[in-house]
Amino acid sequence: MTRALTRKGEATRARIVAGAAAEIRERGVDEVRLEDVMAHTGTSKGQLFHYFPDGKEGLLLAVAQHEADQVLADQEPMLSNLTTWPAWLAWRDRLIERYQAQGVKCPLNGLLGQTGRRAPGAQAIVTGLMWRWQKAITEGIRHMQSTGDMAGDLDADRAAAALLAGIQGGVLLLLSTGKIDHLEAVLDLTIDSLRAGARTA
Amino acid sequence: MTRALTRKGEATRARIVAGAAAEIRERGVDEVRLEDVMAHTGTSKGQLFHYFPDGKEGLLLAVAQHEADQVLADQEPMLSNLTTWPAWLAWRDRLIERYQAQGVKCPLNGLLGQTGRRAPGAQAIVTGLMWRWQKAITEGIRHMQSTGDMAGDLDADRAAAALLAGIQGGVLLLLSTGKIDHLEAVLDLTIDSLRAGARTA
DNA sequence: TCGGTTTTGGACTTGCAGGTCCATTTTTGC
DNA sequence: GCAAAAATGGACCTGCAAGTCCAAAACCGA
Repeated sequence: MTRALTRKGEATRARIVAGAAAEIRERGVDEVRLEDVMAHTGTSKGQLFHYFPDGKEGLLLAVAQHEADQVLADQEPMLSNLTTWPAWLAWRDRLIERYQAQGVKCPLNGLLGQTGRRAPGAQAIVTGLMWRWQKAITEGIRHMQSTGDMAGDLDADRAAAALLAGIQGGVLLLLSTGKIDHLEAVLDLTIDSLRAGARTA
Repeated sequence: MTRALTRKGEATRARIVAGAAAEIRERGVDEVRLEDVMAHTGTSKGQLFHYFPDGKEGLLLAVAQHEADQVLADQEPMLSNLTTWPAWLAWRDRLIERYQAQGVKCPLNGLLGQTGRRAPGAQAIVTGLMWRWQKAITEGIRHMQSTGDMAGDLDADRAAAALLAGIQGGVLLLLSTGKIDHLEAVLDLTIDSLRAGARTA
């Protein structure tokens, strides 16, 4: 798979992925032509097909993976350490901050349905991202339960699923309306309700 | 605007929109060619451009509006009458049922970012849909507050925003994972938390 | 230094899908 | 019934963007 790639080649490949990702974030997936990527990264068509023999399809997949990883990385170190209430709030703030800055430029947008149904690969990347994301949240909830900061009778997985869904919807609404209000509301209210459960316990 | 459209013309136009919508639901926006629509609806290219002078762009917009209206219509009469707890639960059930049936075939998918940034019109349609949707939920909450079934100190608009975001995210996760669990979780937990507020009051 | 391999540049091909055009048929209003 | 307007069918055009190909340059390990 990763056969025969010199250091230089590796660098070029990375440059292509990063450049394509930037371009896509800026103008949307299906507005980006290979020529745009070439111009933006200072590469030739020969290079593109050299590093991505499957053409645009393969490049898009690589970009998607790159962006998916980035989404999670941007939430660290909070996401992996949801062990106290301040940590949860810091995570919340990071999310707001991140998406506020991103605005309507969603890197993974358009990967569902469209490319998603076309390429099972894209579907897998998104599913994988969601899976990892939810797992981290679930672990956070479990930890809080173990310290008695959240109600023990709460279904951690279900609560994490709901929170994840809320976040996704908040982002989606940010994309369509340009306002971050929904994301803020869903984060605050959901986290509050997790907190409320603890008082009972 | 709607100048010179005989009954027959009206019917043909409607047939095109409905057929295109079906095709798009089935195979995704950018997998559908005008030729597919022609085949599926038994129309010719001349007709397509006769009824949609702006070409594909215009047709897509019409389809989007059609689907957006459908989304809300499918939630009636529950959505406009969220006046009792049973009504809320019936609405919840209808949503699950509707999206369960729909599965991964999202009619409005791909309208964000991509076409969304390309056509301000598409953006407007989605925004409008969300706006109407949230308004209905807000009204339901307000009504429940007026009868004392929900806590009066609750910010109805904010709660509605959060619930709407949750639904959107749940649907998005249905699209990417194929499982309806997230939607169920977010609906149940969010509605429960609205209910919990009332006990305090 | 040298042979093989990777990297690079860019001209060229190709298929396709959106859009144009017009000739023909059907409908409408009077 | 008849002219004008709308509806229909389908051949044709056109541009673009993905993908192909190959020859030249840079690079690597002995």
